[in-house]
Amino acid sequence: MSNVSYNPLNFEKKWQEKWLKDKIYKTGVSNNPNGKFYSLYSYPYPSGAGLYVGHVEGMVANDIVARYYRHKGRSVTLPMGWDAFGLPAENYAIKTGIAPRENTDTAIKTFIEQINNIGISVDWDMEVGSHEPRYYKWTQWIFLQLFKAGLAYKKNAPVNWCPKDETVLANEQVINGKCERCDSEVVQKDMDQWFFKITDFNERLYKDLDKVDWPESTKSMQRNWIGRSEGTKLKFKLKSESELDKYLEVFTTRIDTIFGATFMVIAPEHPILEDSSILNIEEVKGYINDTKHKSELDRQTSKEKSGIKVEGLLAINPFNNEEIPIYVADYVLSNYGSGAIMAVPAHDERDMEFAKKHNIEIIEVIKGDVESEMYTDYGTLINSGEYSGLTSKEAINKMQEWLKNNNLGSSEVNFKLRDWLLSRQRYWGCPIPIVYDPEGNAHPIDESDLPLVLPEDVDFKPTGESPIERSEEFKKRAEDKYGKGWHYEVDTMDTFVDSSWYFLRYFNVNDDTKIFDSETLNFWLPTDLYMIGQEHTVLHLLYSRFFTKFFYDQGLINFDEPFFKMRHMGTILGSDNRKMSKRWGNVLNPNDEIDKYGADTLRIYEMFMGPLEDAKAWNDRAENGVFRFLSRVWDLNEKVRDINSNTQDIEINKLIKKVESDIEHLSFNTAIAKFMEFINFITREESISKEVWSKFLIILAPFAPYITEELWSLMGNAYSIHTQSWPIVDDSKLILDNVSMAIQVNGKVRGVVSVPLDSTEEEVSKLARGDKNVSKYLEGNIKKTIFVKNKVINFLV
RNA sequence: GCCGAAGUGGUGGAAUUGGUAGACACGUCGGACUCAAAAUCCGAUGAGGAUAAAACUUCGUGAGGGUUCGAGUCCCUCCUUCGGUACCA
Repeated sequence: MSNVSYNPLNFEKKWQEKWLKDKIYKTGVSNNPNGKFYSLYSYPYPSGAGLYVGHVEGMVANDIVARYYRHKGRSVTLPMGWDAFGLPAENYAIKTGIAPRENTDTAIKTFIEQINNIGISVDWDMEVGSHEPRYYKWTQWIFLQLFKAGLAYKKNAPVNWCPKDETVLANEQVINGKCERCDSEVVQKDMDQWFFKITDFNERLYKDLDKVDWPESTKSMQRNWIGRSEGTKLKFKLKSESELDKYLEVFTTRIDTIFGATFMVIAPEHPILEDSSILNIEEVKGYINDTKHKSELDRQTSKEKSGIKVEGLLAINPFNNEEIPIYVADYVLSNYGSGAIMAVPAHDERDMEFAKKHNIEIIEVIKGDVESEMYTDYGTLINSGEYSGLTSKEAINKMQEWLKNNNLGSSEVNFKLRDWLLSRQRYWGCPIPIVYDPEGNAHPIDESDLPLVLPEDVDFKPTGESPIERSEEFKKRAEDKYGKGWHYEVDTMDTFVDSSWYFLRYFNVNDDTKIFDSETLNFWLPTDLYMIGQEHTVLHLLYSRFFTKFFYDQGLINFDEPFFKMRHMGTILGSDNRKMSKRWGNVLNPNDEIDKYGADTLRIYEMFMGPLEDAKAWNDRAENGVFRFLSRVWDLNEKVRDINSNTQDIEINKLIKKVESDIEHLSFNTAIAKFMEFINFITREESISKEVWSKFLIILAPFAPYITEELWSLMGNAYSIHTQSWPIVDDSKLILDNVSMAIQVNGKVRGVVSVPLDSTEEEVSKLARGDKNVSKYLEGNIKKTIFVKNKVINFLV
């Protein structure tokens, strides 16, 4: 055995190359009786800056679990790919003139090298990249299937528009309403764009969250995003100088408050604002115009609820025929409900704020059990005509019935979720497989003509049109194929389209004939562990679920949720506790850490930093502590002998059991603490049992694949440690004979007593009273004793 | 604004179901080794009180209130920080 001190540089490269060459992490067979494990990491965006230490955290988590289940004999897969289309590469191209394709491919090479250095057990035969034609051919194919099913359509929708640069801006390129490049005022401009009809799936997307094992907070955010609410849809008759034969439709969850509706609010985009009978039409138009300078986020967050009265137009309350004034205000959005609300200031905070500002009447119509300044809950109706005295629930039912009988409304389920706008006026994305005839009618491209390849003769400089518009080759390609005046769609797809199905493509990356093999997918999916950042909790997950449900409906797969167990990794912050960014100069490169300490230290340190899902700040010194731990493991290899030790057997069995459970719960930081405790224990032993040490190395292998492989080999064992079976816990070694119990008097701990396991109350009580510190608190009589087996005894005096 | 989360020693964190708060690690202090330093090893380490030393004792999990024999954990109100908010991915 070696007496050289621990130096990972001496052997990490050697093993990395050997593992890759031997393909020891090849995806398992699709018919394993022990079952399967699909360990999925959200495929990263290959940024030019290289792998971020936060990626390392998520990937190592996926890797530990994948390695664990390989030891346990399951079929395991851990694939990797690239979310390669996107804005940063295009912006980089605008700045440097280097084609996105070029710098993306360079970045991917760096990523692969880094991922291999870290020792992630990826099966590289499954690699995908969303920018490759062999991949996006199938993204386009999905578009066509959705189109055929009537789930892809075109409509007008606003974009952020910079009038000076004549270009569409992403939200993050708009800073305080100004263009980030030229600082001119950004306006909302309507454009004809493609949508996917995700709203057809809203009920299922909502309900099926019950089927998956995700953090409750994530489910809750998705539910709120989908925004299912049960309420009432109803029509208010409109009136100007004369009765109009027009209605204003609203949705409300609180029809029981309608007698308190003292004004209506409509969105600036609402069609009734085109009504000729509006008296202050110029003022209204001015307001609508102001709205065009606000983003939707601005509209919702602004503290000041702006708005103006629409003069000459009134709504009539169907229940009491009262005339209600109408306001236009930008806090009402046109794409939720009908773009109009009935406002009840007495029982809604936003309405109250607005009413106070505009001096609108406030009528209380609900009385609660408790007196409060403002009552927004259900209660009993007052000031509500014949409905007074009813509870909110009763009133809702009766009112809905009345509306239905009079053809003025009905109960309805409403959703906040909107259709998915996928058009992007950009170059570096997947081309939309649509061709227009000279009259401008859209036609889907024939499936046999896919992929519609992204042209390369483009100029990235922003002009008023999509960059592809100016590709001569693209123009010619369409005319050659379809005839003069025909042209391809020049917008590309939102990158969320690419990322909504990549986890289905891994299993047949080279298959040109079909998107996936149903039977294979039915074995491997849903995924068993999906690691994604917290920032993906809503959109990416929602869109992937939508696609999966669509494929299910098409009969292509037999599962309708893609991700069974999903967990998040938290953000890793710089040592200054700030988000890592060039601006703060606190960005860490995983390569530097590997050069300093080796990959095993980096892996274990990141897992030891704290709970997976928490945000954590980097600490170089703590990282050094992990290196110290691995050095001790290294040195202990010299103490291994052919001996038997019952204490060592007991300790290793305790450790195996704890590590198993911690891996299954993704509680890696506590598993590592237990490894350290074991090392503290075994350091005190004169020599170490070879059998115990072998088990120790195997269970440490998922965390530290390099050092364990090296020590395994130095011990003279057969290659590779990573293909060994997981040691079986010997329960007979785990029987505890004694437990220590807390003795409390009036809830305060006054002593500790060691008793045989499962001792009865009498036994413990007798011992506890004998404790001299406890007994001095027990003067006077014991009124009551609370006894919790093996935990605590509490005397109340 | 709305939705979601977090807050525990000097620091990162532990406490599986409401049952001995502070495991493990970093740092610091003391000691060993050394000509010396680094590295390594051993010991101490929440704050205060008490003691020759100990036993012991009071306080203590962002702030305030509540439920309970018992609260870091459950409930209410508030503060701070972070993530998302539909074109960053």
